[in-house]
Amino acid sequence: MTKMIKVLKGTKDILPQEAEKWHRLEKNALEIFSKYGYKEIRTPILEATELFARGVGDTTDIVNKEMYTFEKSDRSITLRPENTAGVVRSFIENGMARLSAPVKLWYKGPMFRYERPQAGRQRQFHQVGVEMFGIKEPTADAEVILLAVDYLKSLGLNDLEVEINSLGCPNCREEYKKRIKEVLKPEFNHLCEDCQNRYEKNPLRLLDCKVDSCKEIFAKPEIQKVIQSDFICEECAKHYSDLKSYLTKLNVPYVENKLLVRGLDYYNRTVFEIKSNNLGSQNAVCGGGRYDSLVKNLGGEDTPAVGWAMGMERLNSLLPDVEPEKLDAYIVCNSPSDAFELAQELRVKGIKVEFDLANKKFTKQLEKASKVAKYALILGEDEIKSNKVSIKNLETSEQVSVDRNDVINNIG
RNA sequence: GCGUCUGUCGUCAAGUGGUUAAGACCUCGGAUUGUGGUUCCGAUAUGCAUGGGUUCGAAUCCCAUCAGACGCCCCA
Repeated sequence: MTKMIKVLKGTKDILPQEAEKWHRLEKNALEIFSKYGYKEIRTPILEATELFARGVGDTTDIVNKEMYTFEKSDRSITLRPENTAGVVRSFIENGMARLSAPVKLWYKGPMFRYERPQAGRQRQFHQVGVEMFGIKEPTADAEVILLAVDYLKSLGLNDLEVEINSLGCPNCREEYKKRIKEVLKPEFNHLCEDCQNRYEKNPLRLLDCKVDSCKEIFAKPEIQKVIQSDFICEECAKHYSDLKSYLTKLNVPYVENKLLVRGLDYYNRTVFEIKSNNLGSQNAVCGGGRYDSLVKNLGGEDTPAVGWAMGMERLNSLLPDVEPEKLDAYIVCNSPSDAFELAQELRVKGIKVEFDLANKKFTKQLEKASKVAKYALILGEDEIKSNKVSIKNLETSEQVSVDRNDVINNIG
């Protein structure tokens, strides 16, 4: 036997039995997002590598070690690891800054990251996300979070927790980083290897380290004092507290998490995540925040923006399984040409109907009908002669004989 | 990149050194050539992830490789 070719590590087939759940995710996205005025945008899966290096940030793990990058005709090309950079690229390239603000866009589609797969993490996965451009006020942050919660509710997901934080602006954040590094300097040699790396790369990240020895260090009063201090500047603080009061007014429950830091470089001020307790250790279904300098950094007009992305596989695993939908009818007939004819008559009218293409025995056909359909439409020699169809309700076993043109009125 | 655990039919599995590798579901066929879902009968792994080794004898023990699950890092 020739060697089996299997799906690549970290990739998965989405099988027919899961299709209905995916349709639900997609249908609700379209419905809910359009209620808030969002339009769908579809950007290419392939983009110039440089877009992500400049957009996502070349100190991030995503760009440094997780991208699928290859050379083609002297160009470096990358499979998108996320879609904010692509949407921003399109926003700039298509002159959307000239449109009346806000510009509200949503997307869905596959993303690619070369990581070790585990629960809730694949190398090819799907995200659905929104981006809003042109509004610097905290109303935009609030609406975008409200939209996320609304969408999750539409899927029946209620027991999720919204976590928020403010990273401040580049100015006040630098100040905060400096203070963290100062207070941790004497402890540097006692930090774990990961934390020592984070010390230079992203000091904000090392505060929620899970290693016990690090936890002990961070628990020290003088260090806690720095962590808990309100470092953000007045303007940022106002933005943050306005956001919080909007959320309260809108009945969006949230918890503040000072340790919430997103791993992408472009965020400023608001960051948030939505988490579930019913997932593994990868428990965030939604992550997002404000990125006021990204559009400018990628060569566009200075345009404030907020957005988020959700992992569709993670959402999907929280959704209850659904029974596969049955056919409306299955035609039981020994004459394929007559069965074809009846099937097409009904399909034109919107009925879901199949018949046995292999022309098996009557009892086999009926058996199949009972498995896959609500009604069996029996079209035998007698029925064909008299232009009738016998309709059998496969749940109640009731059977009636009706005129062929009347079938549609009897299988509702 | 690191760590832990796991690989027996399409699926779920029993078997943990001794003749032909249980069972269940699914699928297919028959009982049943115009009446299904219940029932009964039958079919379906010369092979236990792959390759070596130990042994009189290996699905079972050892080694390597591969694959998967979970966790770290990071993220959706």
